[in-house]
Amino acid sequence: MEIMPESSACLELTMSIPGSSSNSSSFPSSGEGGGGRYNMMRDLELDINQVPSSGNINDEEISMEEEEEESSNNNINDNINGASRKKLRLTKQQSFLLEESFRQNHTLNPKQKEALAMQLKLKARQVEVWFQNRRARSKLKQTEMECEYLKRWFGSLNEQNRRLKKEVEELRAMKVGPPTVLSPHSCHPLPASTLTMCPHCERVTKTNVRDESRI
DNA sequence: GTAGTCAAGCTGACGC
DNA sequence: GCGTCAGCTTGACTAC
Repeated sequence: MEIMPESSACLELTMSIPGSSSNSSSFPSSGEGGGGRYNMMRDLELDINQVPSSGNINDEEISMEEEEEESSNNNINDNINGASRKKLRLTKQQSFLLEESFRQNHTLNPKQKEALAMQLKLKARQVEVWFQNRRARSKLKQTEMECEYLKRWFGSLNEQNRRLKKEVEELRAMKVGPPTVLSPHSCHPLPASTLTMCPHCERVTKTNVRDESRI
């Protein structure tokens, strides 16, 4: 039961970056193995979500309101130099663009990640983490949906089972005799009373062959 | 106060 | 060895 379509098409992010430098590539998404790798990342986390003073921000993409939101985020993250880490909140615009990218492709290659990170003024690592978490969330959602579906199915099967058991008990109570009628098709003996399933109510109904023949 | 959300940290596995 | 992933955990923040 595959719910989410996996696009095999590669997402191509095109953008124009006036006067962009190569500073984005300086972020080591990984470098050293083991613990050192993450110590470095912890250090780099300190200036998370900081926006360069010389803004190359696209006016069409980020409104005044969002810029305020973004600056408030930066205020929060200016505080990061302390011991406790501060939570980054993505702006509406950032979330929207990330969602759009995710909708097109659930994974990013390094180029796409870099481009998206620059576009969103985030670090490539943040984009990568967002996609990882997003994939996890969609998988969780899908699992929950499947669980709900299976629960409903189990309930209906239970109900059907209950009905059938009841029918069996009713039939046993009737103590119908052994088959005495031959099938006109196969010449095999038929029970005097046969069971048919009502297509409308899905109830098993008893049909007496001899009664039927009288009709 | 606490349960829920979510970005980020961490680890082990995998492919190249 | 490196990059990336899934899975799990942590901690800041929010809504109630």
